[in-house]
Amino acid sequence: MTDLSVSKLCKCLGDDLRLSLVCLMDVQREICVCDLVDALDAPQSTISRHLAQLRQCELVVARRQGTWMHYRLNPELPEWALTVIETLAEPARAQLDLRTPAPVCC
Amino acid sequence: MTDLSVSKLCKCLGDDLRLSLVCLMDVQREICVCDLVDALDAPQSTISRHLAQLRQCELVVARRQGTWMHYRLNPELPEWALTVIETLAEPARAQLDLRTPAPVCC
DNA sequence: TTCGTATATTCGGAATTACGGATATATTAG
DNA sequence: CTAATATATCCGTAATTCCGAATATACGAA
Repeated sequence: MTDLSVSKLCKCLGDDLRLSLVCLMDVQREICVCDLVDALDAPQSTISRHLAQLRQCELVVARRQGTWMHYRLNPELPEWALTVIETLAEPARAQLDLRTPAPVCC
Repeated sequence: MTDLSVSKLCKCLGDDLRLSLVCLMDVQREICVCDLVDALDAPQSTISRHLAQLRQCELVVARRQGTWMHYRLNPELPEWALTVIETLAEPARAQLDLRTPAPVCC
């Protein structure tokens, strides 16, 4: 029941790195930062910054487990947002050629 | 059958003005620039610039009729893009409170 | 406590995007 | 031809976004 705006969602998804993060959470259900850093190769600070942005838009929620942070899509997302993500996930995975990461940690 | 990338589509929709343009084309099927300028109040050059961007991403196509230009969603959009637009259109219209413009010209 | 690992944030600069007035172009009417 | 209208593009500037190294923080182990 977030008050996510349509244009904010789109802006979040309008960047290859953030789109990749969302796609990975869409397949994995829950994934920790080290696996995300491993899967997309970008500096840790960059990944973390984009994750913060996704959190701030409430597209994503985090759960701490010890030193690790596990991220997943916000289960409270409005229906239309979920539909959009579901629709985009497959073509996006193909375009970004995301390899499903073998969990390295946890 | 455009080769539109997912993140490019999202970037286009990630701006209130462009999102409004797309929504108006989604209800109207075809709409001319003067009606767009009339509906959204923004300077004509701003509208035109955003339309050019939508055209360049091939999200939208234009047809000239005399001095008027009529815009509509690109009928060649891939299925997933259409689904996304259809899904977003309704919540977007509500959020942006777009009044369906009474055609002033044509 | 200190150390090491995981993650987040800060910060300055680069790159991109947005704005809108002014101007250019295209088309029709006369 | 000229005038008028519709739309597109130019251009300088402002605003936003992005980057990644450096640093800070949070936690568990010893």
